[in-house]
Amino acid sequence: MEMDERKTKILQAIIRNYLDTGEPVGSRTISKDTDLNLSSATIRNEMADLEEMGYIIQPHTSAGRIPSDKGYRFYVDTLMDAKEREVADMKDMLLDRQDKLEDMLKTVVKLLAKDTQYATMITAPMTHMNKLKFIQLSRVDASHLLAVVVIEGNVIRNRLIEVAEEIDDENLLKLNMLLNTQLNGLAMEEINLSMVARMKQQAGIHSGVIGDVIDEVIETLSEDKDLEVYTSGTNNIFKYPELADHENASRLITAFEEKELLGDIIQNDESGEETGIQVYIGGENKNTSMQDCSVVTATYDLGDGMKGTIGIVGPRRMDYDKVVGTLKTIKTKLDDLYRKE
Amino acid sequence: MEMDERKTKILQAIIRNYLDTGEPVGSRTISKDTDLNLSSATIRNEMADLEEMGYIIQPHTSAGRIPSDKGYRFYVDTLMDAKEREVADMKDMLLDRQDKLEDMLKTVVKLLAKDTQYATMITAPMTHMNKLKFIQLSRVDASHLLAVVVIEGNVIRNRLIEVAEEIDDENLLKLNMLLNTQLNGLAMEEINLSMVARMKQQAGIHSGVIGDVIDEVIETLSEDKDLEVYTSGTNNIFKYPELADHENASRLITAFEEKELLGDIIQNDESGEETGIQVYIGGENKNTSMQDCSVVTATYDLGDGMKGTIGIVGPRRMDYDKVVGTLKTIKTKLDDLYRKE
DNA sequence: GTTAGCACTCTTCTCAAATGAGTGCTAACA
DNA sequence: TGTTAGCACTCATTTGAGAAGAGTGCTAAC
Repeated sequence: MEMDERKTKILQAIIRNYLDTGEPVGSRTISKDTDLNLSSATIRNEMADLEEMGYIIQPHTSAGRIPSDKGYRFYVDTLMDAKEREVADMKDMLLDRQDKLEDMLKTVVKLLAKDTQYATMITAPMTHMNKLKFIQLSRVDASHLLAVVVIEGNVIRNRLIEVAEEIDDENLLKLNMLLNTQLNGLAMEEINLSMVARMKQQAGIHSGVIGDVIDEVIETLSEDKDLEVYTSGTNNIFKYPELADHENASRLITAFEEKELLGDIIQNDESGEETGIQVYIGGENKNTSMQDCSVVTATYDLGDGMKGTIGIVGPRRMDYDKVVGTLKTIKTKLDDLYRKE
Repeated sequence: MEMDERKTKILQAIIRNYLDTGEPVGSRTISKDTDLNLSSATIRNEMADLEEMGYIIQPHTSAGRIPSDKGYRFYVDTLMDAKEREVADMKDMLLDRQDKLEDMLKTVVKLLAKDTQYATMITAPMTHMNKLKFIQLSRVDASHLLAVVVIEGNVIRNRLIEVAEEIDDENLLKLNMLLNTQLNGLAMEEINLSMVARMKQQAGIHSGVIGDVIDEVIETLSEDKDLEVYTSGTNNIFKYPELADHENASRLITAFEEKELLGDIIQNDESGEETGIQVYIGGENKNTSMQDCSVVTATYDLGDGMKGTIGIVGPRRMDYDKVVGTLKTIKTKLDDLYRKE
């Protein structure tokens, strides 16, 4: 069977209506809602076809139809009409540029959750590949050194190091010089054991303390900061009855709380290559908690290799147009934010 | 009417049973469960008295009794028998001492949630009153300075400052000296505007940039870091039907997500003065989201004025003995953790 | 003071009937 | 050949009545 224009229109009408109401859609409704001027009987025939083709499903004999995953997919790929949208309160966000990256991300997720009424998440950009810009060791008190590391993209990391014996100013200066000359400009991943060994040798083996300090600094550098994820609007899932039953709600809340579990909703396949936006419908999700949800993700790029992902999680009958539009807008703003500088 | 020993025993039995089952408790059950050797009829008479006195409630005519807030309160104040308990996996936590405070706190809430099966939260210790230990400004690149501040209790705070014109080494050194000599040893709250003005003067007004830098450093210091709260086990509320209806669940999830809202579950009244543990039952909670919950809090003290609060949120029929016992244990361990050093 | 017994209350369960939304199919129509 | 009116049919949902069951309060007797 072929997908002609009329079937397309009917499918679109069914989906639109179902997105609105969340109730199975009957033939009479479609007959009245569309401008096709067809009787419900005709619609019924077409609907039978659409069902046979797998685009819609009848929950039970005497109910209307709801879209299948395949139906949603068709809608998202072909019928959807997502324009960039103004996001309410977006102005507030722009003010946040100079603030800490972390705060900015938190603002974005909140904004998104409020605007879309779905659960949202955002991952902090990965700094793995980034280069070391600056290392500084300073003495805080007799038994503590402070190591501060700045990475390209101006990400700051620090650690307090406990030392058994005091290190004098001269040695501290030497250490700082050594660390900076040896490591500056290197990406985290380029630092290896032999370099560490060489540094220790250059620092002079006379003091075991210095060796320990170097070890600590290196550890700080390579500290695999677990994927930072911020979430918001988790409670929005209660707005959608199909997600709000105990079973589902509990699973989703858990997933959003144990943020590590959210890692795999970022799947980075080739879909949405051009736009940077990807849509996963129901069973298309790898994450088992999300099998009854749809997830829309966008990859943002702050430059300097700092890429992160924004995700929106809602029911299958998510307002895809709105969500994709909003994500496009936000993505654009984020991409521009740092690049303009 | 007076509260005699028999009434007390019966009330205790009712509460114990209700904590277990969550179902209204009938007279026959009590007659069999206690060692009083009384018939159900006698129990019924006593129960009528207890109801009149306000300790128990009858949801409807033909149901058993459930404890009222006053009944729980009596139980917690007089009948409860909370011993310190071993907490499962506690060993893992102890390993975390050397790690970052933040990570330790996260471990504790998780542990607690797993152990108690309630929703848990912990606030990071307040550093308001703490003294400044060390300030360091360093140049990251031509247009950025990095300010690092260490506060007593070894809390580190930092900020990247953008400068319009480069500050040379000499001035940077001067600034560092100035900041440290002027501010070291002061509590955050002791820093006032006139001191800032004097410092700017001493730094030499010839360069507006230096004034700006001082402003930024001061701002970093006084940055009222919003109360940091970590939560865990939010999904546990689904285990208790009386909290798991949409209305309640949504409210609670929201409260736990918007962590600022959790601030007012810490009420610090005189109850539990000696033990540092406080119990709020149902309507005793100020927080409107928690009116159907019981909340148990403990104040921990890491020394150096670093006090924080642990909170456990569950249904009214919370296992108070267990929760209070667990909190006592954890509190003790936390209190000892840093003090021993 | 305690207890057995009984009438009474009120929730919950069950089941059948009524309701109603929506379909599939057939026959007629353009 | 495509469209439509009409009707029988299906099945989830609602409704109401009755039965069951848990538990009480009260009375009278021990």
